Amino acid sequence: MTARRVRTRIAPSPTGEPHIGNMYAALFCKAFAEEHDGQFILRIEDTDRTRYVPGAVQMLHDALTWLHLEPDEGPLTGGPFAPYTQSERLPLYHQLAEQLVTSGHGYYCFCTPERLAQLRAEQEARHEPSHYDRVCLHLSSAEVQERLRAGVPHTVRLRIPHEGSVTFDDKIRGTVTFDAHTLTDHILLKSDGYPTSHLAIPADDHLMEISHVIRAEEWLSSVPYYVLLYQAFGWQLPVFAHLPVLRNADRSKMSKRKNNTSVTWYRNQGFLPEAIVNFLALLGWSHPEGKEVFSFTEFRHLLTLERIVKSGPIFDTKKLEWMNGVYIRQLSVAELAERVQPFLETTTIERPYLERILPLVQERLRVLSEVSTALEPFVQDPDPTTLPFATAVKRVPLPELRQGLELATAALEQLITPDADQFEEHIRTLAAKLGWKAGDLFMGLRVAITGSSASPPLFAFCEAIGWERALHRLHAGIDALPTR
RNA sequence: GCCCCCAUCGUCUAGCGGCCUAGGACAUCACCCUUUCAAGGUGGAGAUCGCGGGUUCGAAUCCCGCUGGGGGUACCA
Repeated sequence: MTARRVRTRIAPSPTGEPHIGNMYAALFCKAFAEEHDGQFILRIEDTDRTRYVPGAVQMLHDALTWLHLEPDEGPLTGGPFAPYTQSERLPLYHQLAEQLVTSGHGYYCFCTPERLAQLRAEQEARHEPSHYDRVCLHLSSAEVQERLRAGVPHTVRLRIPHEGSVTFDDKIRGTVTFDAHTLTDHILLKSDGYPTSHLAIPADDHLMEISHVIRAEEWLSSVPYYVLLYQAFGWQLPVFAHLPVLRNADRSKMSKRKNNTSVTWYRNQGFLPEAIVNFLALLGWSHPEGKEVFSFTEFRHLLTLERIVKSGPIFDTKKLEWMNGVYIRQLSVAELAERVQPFLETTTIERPYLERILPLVQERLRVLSEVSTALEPFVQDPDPTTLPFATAVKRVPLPELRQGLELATAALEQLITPDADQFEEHIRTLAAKLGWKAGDLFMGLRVAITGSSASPPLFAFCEAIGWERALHRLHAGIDALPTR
């Protein structure tokens, strides 16, 4: 076997939203290719015309780009092996299929879908494995020619050897063996002239000189068919590495019914691409030193296929959220301001002001979409009628709280220039004088000024919105409190 | 049914025959810090390494069986 330059690929179907599982495979493919000075290819498997969704290719490409996993070659990127869309490669598959028929590794089949469905039903009823019964294999060449001439709809099937077994090596799973008699004569070319994946995938992997097929384990059982095909054509087999499949909480394969599988959803929620990539890298793979937070570049340097685990991990959103928080906190204020922009469309906040208040909420954000809610108190005066005084300050009766806040307000107004340190001193002595816990007075002020019992540090908040405005809110809050 | 893959705390995982009375991270609980929330710090609880047999002086680590889970089984990918 000759050493080849490293070329990896993902081959998704354009059937809808870009799936997180595809991105997972893309991450390993991209990292592996890039680390070995190879190429990462995006190829579109659109041979099932019934499931095609317009715009899906663009979304796929956008998702990859957003995650910084852009392909080196692909339908929207171009490349020396174009076209990268299977529906544009039909003549290639026809030629290959014919070649197979000629060499005896394939044959024409004229069975109708109805007959095949019935056959399958019968076999299932008898608890037999579902196998094509090969009636068309035994057609004489005269009969075949006759039907071909008559234009009878037909497919091309792969002829599986009766005896022996198919063995191949998987970099993650080791040696895998299938007995030939458990395999069936799969259709390679459909009657609509499109290939099935059983033909298109190995054909394109070969033609595009893919060296490492790194993809999800759900594909493992179709590998023996590829091996047979590679042998029939005399092609050199790529290296296989089957990644574990991502799972739902109930351990079934991750699906959109039970999980958010669309990359777009995560993007709209305000997950950072770096966080998603880091999180994904931790599913099935672990840093040799046990690190949890690391960059794509570091991942790529350290990645070896042997270190990937075999069992399918559950996609744990809780950990993703934590990871996202870590990355948000690492951002500079300017960067954060930039990233937060798409989530602030309804509120207009001047950039300088935004950069002043952002540090106060930064460590409280888990996802970017929380930013508008988090920033609201900085922009919008609270509604005095709904202030949660009663639940936030349980130890002090409301009329007394009102008096306390009035005294605090007076103290604040007495300051020539409002100053956080001085004000805090006043608040503490005032609390002591009243016989309150300082926290209760602070909480009363907080509720009046921020409208909530949870907020960034009170005085930093006041400085951000301006003392005058804080005073204004204080007065409004006090007015909402009962006098007796 | 048949084929293939898999099996360590709730979750992600470390572990590749003795260093394991099984380590880390998320989540969870407590405490500390503290004007609240968050962040951070410390500590706790949490895994008879799915079960049963072997092999070995010695097994989470190797072998076999069972059980459980997942995937595949299409003129889907």
